[in-house]
Parts: sequence; C-alpha cells; structure tokens
Amino acid sequence: MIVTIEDDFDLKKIADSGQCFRFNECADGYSVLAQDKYLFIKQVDDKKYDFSCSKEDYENFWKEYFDLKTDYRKIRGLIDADEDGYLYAASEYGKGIRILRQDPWEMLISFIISQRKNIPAIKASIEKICALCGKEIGNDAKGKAVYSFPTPEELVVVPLEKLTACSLGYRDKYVHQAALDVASGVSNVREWSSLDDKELLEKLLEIYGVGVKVANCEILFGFHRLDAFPKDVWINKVLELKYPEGFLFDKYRPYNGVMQQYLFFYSREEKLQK
DNA sequence: AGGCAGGTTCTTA
DNA sequence: TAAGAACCTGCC
Repeated sequence: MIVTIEDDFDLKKIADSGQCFRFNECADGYSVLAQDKYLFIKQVDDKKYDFSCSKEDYENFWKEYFDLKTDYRKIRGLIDADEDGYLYAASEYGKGIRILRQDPWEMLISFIISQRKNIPAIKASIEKICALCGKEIGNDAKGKAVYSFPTPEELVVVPLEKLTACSLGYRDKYVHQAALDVASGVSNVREWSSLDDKELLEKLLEIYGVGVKVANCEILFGFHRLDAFPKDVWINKVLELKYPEGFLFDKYRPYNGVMQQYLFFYSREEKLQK
C-alpha cells in the first residue's frame, strides 16, 4: 500500500542510525525485519512510500513501529541554533531519523551482542541467530529466505556451542543466560513497561552481560523512553570535545535520547577528530 | 600484523 | 570503590 509521510522520514538515515540491525538497503528499497514480520519499502515519490503490507498490517504494526505519531519536527524545534550550534547542525544532518518502536526482547539480545563489535559484525551475528533458531517467514526482494527473530523460548533451547557458532565470542554466555532469564520469567522484560525509569534501569542491570550502556540502549530503543541517553565511545567523544561545559540535558528533557541519536549519527559520519 | 570495534565482568588493592 | 586486565572474533 502507498503511504504518505510528511516529515522526518529518511529510510537511509534510519537504516544507518545504529538503532536497528535488521533494516537494510535491498534492491531498490529497504527490507525491514522486526520480530516475526518482514516488510519491503520503496520510496516512490518525494513523500510517498510503497509498503509491501496490507492496510491492516500497516495500521496495526508498521505505523506504530515507525513511531509515526511522534512529531520529530517539533522535537528538533527545541534546539536553538545560536545556543547550541553543534546539536543544531547534527539535527539538520540527521533530519529524517526517528526512534523506532522495537521489541524489548529483540533489543535486549541485540544490544548485548553489540558490545565491542562494529555494526556489520552485530548484524552478521544476529542474522546467524535468526537463521539458526528463528522461523522462516518468507523471501526478501532478492528471493532470499528471511527468518524471524527467535522468541525467548526458541532461543533458550539452543545449546551454547551452537550459539558460539554465531560469532558471538564471549557474549555467547550472556545471550544464553538472558534467554534463560526471560523465558523462565525471572526477567520478564515485556512486563517492565510499568516500572519507573529508576526501577527499570536497576532490573536491566541485574541481567548478566548488561551494563549501563546496553541498559540505556534498551530503555531508549526497546522501551521507547525518549529521554534515555546511552553513552558509547562516540557520544563520550562528542561530550568531551564539543560540550566541555556540559550538555543541556535539562533543556531537552524528555527528548534527550532523540538528541543523542542526532549526535551519534553526525559524529560517526563526520569522523570526529580525537 | 597489531590494534581496535557502539562494553562488561572479574580481579586486585 | 576504583582502576586495570581479560575477553571472542573479524576486519582493516
């Protein structure tokens, strides 16, 4: 179906923004995998996109996934070009990025895997896991089989040796334990939406292999709490070089996480000096 | 060819 | 409680 999207929707930037790992340029569009769903999107006009799904799927899932009810232009409007020129430049550069509403379980595993890995390596590991224990859910635009992200139940029964073969390295035991915790109900992430920010962070930090950075990625991308501000090597570099006097967290609340995305995307593309 | 990736855990004072 | 080392693997 054809969808018209007015503002702040750039598929390439979203694909490269580092928040999603199963969102790729494919043929003349983008393939998007989320949980057990596959979508192919092609831009057909300035603001028109062809979504390879039914109206029902769009209304019930993908519209939510792309967070189309949030006004990102308004969020960008919080930035004052004179007061914070660097963030303004970053937001202009990253205009079109949205924070996707992704599944907490899928994000938890994805960001546990992400530690000390570059993005292509993260993607490769995740695809191997999906092919190993996900379900075949169709074919992509090139005819290749695509697989769902495994459920906790599907992942937990995979022996550690097989997980290791997914190039997880030392993270294999983290992934296995997280699957065990979630499948057993010890860490029922999907029920943690009702927790306040502090409680949620504490719960996440109890998971083996989850530290402050991964926990904040989970809060921002898995729970869509737009004020979470994950600090990775890139962001730390930006804060150190561009904000020696401090970043204006109070000013941008409750959207610091959106600002983080602009800074992250800009600093990576710009290849910030050290 | 050694160093380093979107960090976290473990060990040591 | 806080630094420093160790950790898998792939890629430049």
